[in-house]
Amino acid sequence: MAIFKEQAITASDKAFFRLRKEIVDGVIPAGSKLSEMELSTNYAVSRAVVREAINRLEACHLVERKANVGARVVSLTPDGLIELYQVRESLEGMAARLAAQNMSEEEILDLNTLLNSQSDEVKTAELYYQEAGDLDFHYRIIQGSKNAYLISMLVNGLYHLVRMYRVQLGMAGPRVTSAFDEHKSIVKAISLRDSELAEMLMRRHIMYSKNNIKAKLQS
Amino acid sequence: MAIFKEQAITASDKAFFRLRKEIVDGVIPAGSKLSEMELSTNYAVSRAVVREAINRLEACHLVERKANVGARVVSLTPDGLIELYQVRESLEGMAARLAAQNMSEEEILDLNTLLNSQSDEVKTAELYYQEAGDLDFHYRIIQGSKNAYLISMLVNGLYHLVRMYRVQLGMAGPRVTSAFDEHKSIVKAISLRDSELAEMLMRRHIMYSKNNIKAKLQS
DNA sequence: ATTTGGTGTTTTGTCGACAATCTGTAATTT
DNA sequence: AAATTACAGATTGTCGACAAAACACCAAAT
Repeated sequence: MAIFKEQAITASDKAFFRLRKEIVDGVIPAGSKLSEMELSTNYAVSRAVVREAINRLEACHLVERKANVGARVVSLTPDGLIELYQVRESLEGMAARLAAQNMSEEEILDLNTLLNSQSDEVKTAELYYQEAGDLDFHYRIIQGSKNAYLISMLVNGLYHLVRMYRVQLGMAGPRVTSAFDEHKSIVKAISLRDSELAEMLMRRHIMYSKNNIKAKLQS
Repeated sequence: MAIFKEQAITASDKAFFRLRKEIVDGVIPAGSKLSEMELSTNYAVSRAVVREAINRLEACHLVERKANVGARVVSLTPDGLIELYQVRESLEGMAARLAAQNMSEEEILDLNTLLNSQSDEVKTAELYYQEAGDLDFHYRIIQGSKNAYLISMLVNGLYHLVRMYRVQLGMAGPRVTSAFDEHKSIVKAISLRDSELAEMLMRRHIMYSKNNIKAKLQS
């Protein structure tokens, strides 16, 4: 899979990762209040580490905090989803552009083999492709941009929000094969080092994805 | 001026604002270590609030922290500057696109009057335009996008880094009048609700700005 | 001379307690 | 009865102290 692995060293890290997972997976419902005391007893750690975890979650836009009042998990709204995808379109478009310029030949080769292996999975209709495969694809292109800000904003910031929307809206739907074709053309543009085209295709890809999930939201 | 005003309520807020200002202005040099104890005695406040302030600075990419070691102010590098402007190009380009779609007629009118007043200043050669005026212009377009993520990322996140580069590289240089013309054409595109063009012009504007500051960096 | 190991100091991470602020309820006033 | 104020409870913000990890220095060995 070669997917990334962030390891926790301090207790705050562990609390942060756990809390983030529970929010993304909907174990802690969207819009619900986060009590520092309750969480600290729950996780068996001090309030200080819970506070630090919540602060980090706030930086990821996963919780909102008001001074002297407390923190709430963000609530999922159609507007929020659209705004999120607008930022994704902008940022990942740029990532594709930079990836076409900066990825090594070896990385591009790996990306092609990844795509081929996913092609088999699509044919045999193993549709868990959606989450894992799609994430892996986008993740590699983001890394390929070699831009630290871009990588940080997307990987540490927005992607968990994207996943939160996907998980809690139950995105296991279709759009697997069409998205796969789009992935293929993006990789082709990157292979040709056509940064202009790569950005444009990536932006369209994300726009399609937005329309797809938006339609599902209204149904 | 109508520029934004963020007000501090908690002690952590005050520490955060103060520390951020001292970092951006170079009072605390780039690359230097941030001792929690030293800062807490210095600011006459507990270590906990300094820690929280530092955590927030880390989320803004103004300091880097390593577990069990400590935090350092980021150091300014040519690569970092380029990467920063790549993200700006992407994000502010999208902001201009959305502003062309979402700004109210009144906001567009205000933007035009702002530009006219700055035109007078440019003619009379009051060149403090650069910092204040340029910031005000970009700030209004970002707000005009009406996209909460975009606004937060740029205003709370990247802009202080941009200012840090500008201040510490001593950017009082030329490029005032040419940048002003670019601003004018962007506003015109927004007035015509031409989102495509607005994005394109904004991206070019930021590219020019990047080349300008990059040239200054190498001299 | 370089490396290795140990020891002491300094800095960060974590904790529990206290202070300040907010929220909801109930009593009081008009 | 409606609005306002006072109070009680609970939650967050801040603090100082303790625990654990990293760093610096010196000694010893190869």
